[in-house]
Amino acid sequence: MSASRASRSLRAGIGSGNDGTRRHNLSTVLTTIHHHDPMSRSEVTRRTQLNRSTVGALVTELVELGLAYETPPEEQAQRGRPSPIVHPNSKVSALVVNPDVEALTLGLVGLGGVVHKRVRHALDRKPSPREAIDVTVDLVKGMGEELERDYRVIGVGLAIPGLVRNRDGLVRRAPYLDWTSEPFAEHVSRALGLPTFAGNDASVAMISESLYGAGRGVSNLVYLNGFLVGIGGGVMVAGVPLVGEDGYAAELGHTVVSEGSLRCHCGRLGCLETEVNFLRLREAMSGDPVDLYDLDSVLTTTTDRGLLLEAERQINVLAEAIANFISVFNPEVVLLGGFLGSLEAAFPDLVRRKVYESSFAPLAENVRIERATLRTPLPLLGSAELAFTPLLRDPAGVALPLAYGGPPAA
Amino acid sequence: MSASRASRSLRAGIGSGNDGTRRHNLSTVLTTIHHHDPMSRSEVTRRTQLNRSTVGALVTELVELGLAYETPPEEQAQRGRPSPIVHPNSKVSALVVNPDVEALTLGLVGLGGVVHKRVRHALDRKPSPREAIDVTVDLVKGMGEELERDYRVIGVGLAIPGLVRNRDGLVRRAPYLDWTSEPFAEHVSRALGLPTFAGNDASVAMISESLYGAGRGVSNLVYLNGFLVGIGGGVMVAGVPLVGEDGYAAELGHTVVSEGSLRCHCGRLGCLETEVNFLRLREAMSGDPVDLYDLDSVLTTTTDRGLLLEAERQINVLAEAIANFISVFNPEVVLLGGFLGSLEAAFPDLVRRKVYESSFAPLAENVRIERATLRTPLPLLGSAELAFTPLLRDPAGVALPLAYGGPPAA
DNA sequence: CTACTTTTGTGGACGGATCGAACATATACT
DNA sequence: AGTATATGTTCGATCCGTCCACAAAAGTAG
Repeated sequence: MSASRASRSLRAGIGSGNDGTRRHNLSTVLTTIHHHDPMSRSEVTRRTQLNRSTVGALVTELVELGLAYETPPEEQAQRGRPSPIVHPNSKVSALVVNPDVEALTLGLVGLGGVVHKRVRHALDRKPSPREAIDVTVDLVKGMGEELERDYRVIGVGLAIPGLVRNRDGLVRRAPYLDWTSEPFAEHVSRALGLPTFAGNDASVAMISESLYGAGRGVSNLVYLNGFLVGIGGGVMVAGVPLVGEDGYAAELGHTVVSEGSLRCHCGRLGCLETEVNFLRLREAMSGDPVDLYDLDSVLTTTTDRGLLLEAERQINVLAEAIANFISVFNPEVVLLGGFLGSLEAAFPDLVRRKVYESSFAPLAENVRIERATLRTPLPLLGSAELAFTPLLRDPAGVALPLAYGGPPAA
Repeated sequence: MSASRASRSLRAGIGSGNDGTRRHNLSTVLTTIHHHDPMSRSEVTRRTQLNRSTVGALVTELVELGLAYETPPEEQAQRGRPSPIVHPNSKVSALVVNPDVEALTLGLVGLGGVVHKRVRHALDRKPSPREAIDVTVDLVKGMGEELERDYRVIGVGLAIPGLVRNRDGLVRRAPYLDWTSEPFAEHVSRALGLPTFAGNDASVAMISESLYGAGRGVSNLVYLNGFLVGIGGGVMVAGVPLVGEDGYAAELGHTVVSEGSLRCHCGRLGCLETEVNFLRLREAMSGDPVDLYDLDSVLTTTTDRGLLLEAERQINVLAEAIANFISVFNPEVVLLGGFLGSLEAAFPDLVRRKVYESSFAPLAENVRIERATLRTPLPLLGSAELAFTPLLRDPAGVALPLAYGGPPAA
């Protein structure tokens, strides 16, 4: 054993004892099987670098806690005694809620990243916090009986299109919903009777990509997602999501780029998200307006001069912004999602060339620019991760419900 | 004990055993006394949240390792048995080298942040890597006998004005020294026969401020230093210095600001460090050119219209850049050093007002903007920290020299 | 000056955690 | 069928921090 549990922090932390060791190892095993679902016990042993005996004991404890189970070994073309497969118990789940301008999406995600359910509730106008909660409670009630019978819901993860204070889930400002200082997480928590955690939608999507998408195994990652309105950002720094002091960090869409002239809803001139913008792209097209998900085919086949010029303008601005993020973060990968991913897919060489031209050369030489891979489950998995975190950190310390008991009696 | 050793990483790490616990606790105690030198044993007990007995054993081990010693209690107006003071052994030291355009500075820094020696060797022109090493070796030889007799040098920390690959200390690009892809750390290591670590000068200065200066206790910190030429940046993210994939992160001086027109040495237009620039400030003055350290008094007393206009222009640009960094990092504090600190000191209200005006309001509302406090020992302490890190992480695992044996025989 | 209170150092017993070795088991290969 | 290999299982050894009882050293009150 040469494991180093020492954090990378320069500052002194606090001491630790045997129970801390146990917690750490239990957490390590549960997290490992959660992020790589079908995995043999021997593989767990190799990954954790723990002793066979120890892993045996840890898995046994996780099974007793109802967090994992073992299945008979798969057929394998390998000598030696087969090792049972350790699975996380996907019935242990998190509710996921993503209120947005056009719709409220609700999901149920189990350990292992299994999306049990996903409901998209279309909205005719942007919801108030009250309405968002009502819709959420209705949707949960709709799946209520099954929820109580079959799943053990440990918490709620919210993905919010705006600034979210991570300490308590206050929505400090969500411009497109027009919410200001709404204690949304607190109200959701009360309405559903579950511990609730909230994050910015793009940051949460970055976590999804990092765990299950194009960002697997990448420790230093810059993620940009082009939504219908606005651009969201998420950053992974040394394997840790960047949150900042209050949780407001990685607002990459609200960095001023050099060629800005339009006023952003945040009050400033020339924000990235005002200059690089799906709606402006759509306005540049002649013909019927396209959907965000149809952009790929349109961009690759179009001969619309106006659209092509606007796309190129936006790519130039985007490249400049990316170059700045590269100077700031020195990432291994820059991941583009949403309509930014469509731009990258349609003009891959142009995007890369412009980024390299706009960069301080030595910084950009090893950066990979790629398209994000996840589509609809995008915010789901990452926000579920928010709700799973306490359990993953201390599997034996979190009281696990036998079943979801429904909202508290009124 | 409710210590959580779990890292904040979402990804699964590796397991840990009893030896890991011991290492962690030994590290915790040594780091604690290193960063808060005079500290009683009972205070260590409180801080680490370990048991009295355990701290006793740990301190004993550190003393046996020659890393700490205890002194009789100070007089205290407090009841109860007095607790001995635990000190880090400041004879355990790191050599620090900071090659720059005008001078090469060498220092000897002991545990506890004690600056034993500091030599500034003026240079008539920017040094080549070869010359920098020769000067360094000469200076070390100059203090050689005493070094061997009185100190136990465990390593070398380099502060470099440029891009440094943290993996191996390669100086990828140092524009003002005109070094490109120089394996400087490796050569220094061979020349002095000591393990050598290198970092960017501003990032290292950020570490100094964070441990001993205006950034004490701040976990999320953006630091900007205005050098004679250029602007360096350093960022603390959740208590961990931002390094990026290769160590090139936090090049905040090389982010493009919106009003740029001059070409930067990095090849781009409108970099922060070309727009906000000490030399341009000096050119705007009538009269004799001032030194970087005289700027404070000049700025506060001047009535020079050209200088005031230029200062205001630079503050406007700086504020815009800071606003972007706030959007990206959501820091608790923004620290300004060098001539940027002088600007802040001379025009505190203007700086703050412009930053707040340029920011996405909710993000800036809690940010403190302050001047950095450390002057000459600035890069020294932080680069020493680089060299101390292995020891602080694993106090029992690093072979400690009885004395510095001098450069290897030629 | 003395007895009391408070705080801290010290040493041994204890429980908990991982490890390593020996043994058992299950598979592939020959 | 026998052998080699890989892994699960069991149990004792080892290490670590904690807890407890006691000693030590200071201030405080009378």
